[in-house]
Amino acid sequence: MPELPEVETVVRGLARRLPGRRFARVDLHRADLRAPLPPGLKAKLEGRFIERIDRRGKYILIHCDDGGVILAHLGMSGRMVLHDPGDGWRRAKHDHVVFTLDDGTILSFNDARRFGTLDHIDAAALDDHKLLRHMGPEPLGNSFNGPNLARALAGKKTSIKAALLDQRIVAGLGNIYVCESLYWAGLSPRRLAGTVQGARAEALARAIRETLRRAIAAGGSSLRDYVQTSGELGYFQHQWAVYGKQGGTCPRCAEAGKSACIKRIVQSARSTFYCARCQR
DNA sequence: ACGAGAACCTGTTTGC
DNA sequence: TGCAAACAGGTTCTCG
Repeated sequence: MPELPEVETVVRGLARRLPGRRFARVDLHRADLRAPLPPGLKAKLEGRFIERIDRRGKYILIHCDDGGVILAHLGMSGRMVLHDPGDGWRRAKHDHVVFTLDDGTILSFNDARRFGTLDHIDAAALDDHKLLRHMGPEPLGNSFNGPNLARALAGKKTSIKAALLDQRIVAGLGNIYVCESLYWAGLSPRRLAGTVQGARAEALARAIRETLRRAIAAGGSSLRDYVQTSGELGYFQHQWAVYGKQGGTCPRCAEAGKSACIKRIVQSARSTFYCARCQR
């Protein structure tokens, strides 16, 4: 489920419901997530008011009134699920941490594969946190542009596909949006990362921003209650140009009346989809 | 130091 | 239909 646009959608959903509420009760049902839950989490949270919800890369940040911050990562299968007060909620399979708010709303952190993480730290230490310290720029932020991306890629011998999955280069991209961004930038996923300079880096930075912006718009407009529901994929899946479409025809080739062009290859043990004609 | 691949864990889809 | 293999949106560790 979660790359940057999905996490952003979750954050927006939480931001509509959580601020101003208080954690009445926190229940830890399973502590062995990707990293162990921080000691004393329950005591640190119960009674605290929630001030605001932020995002950094794929991390969800829940700020509390005592300066404490919950840091949550959804991994591959994690979800934040909200239940209205009095809707007969019962703990579901893989509900590892359950937050009960003062108005009876239930927020559950559910993660079948347990690749997700939850941590709790002081807001003052946020930038130094080991999970955030080396994270690259926000792709929708001001410091992300062609020249800065080119600098980050300079000298890199790995493929551009692998480089964009590296959260130190740019924050928040995952397998789907890397494939989609490379398609719109017209760059082959096999291209050496270090060769993406100048106009190519400019095109890639623009493609990344545009792809994410469109995905957030699709998730945000169509999944108003995203965090309350099953955590299914958002509607942007219907706008994928190449991801999951091996054997098909990409939008540009289809427009030009050309034959099937989309290939699937495996790079660093993960599927890559691309147009063999448009991407160089 | 860097890059590729394995490992982590469970659920769903695909293929015989 | 049944069972096994392949695959899944992420990150981190190990090995060469």
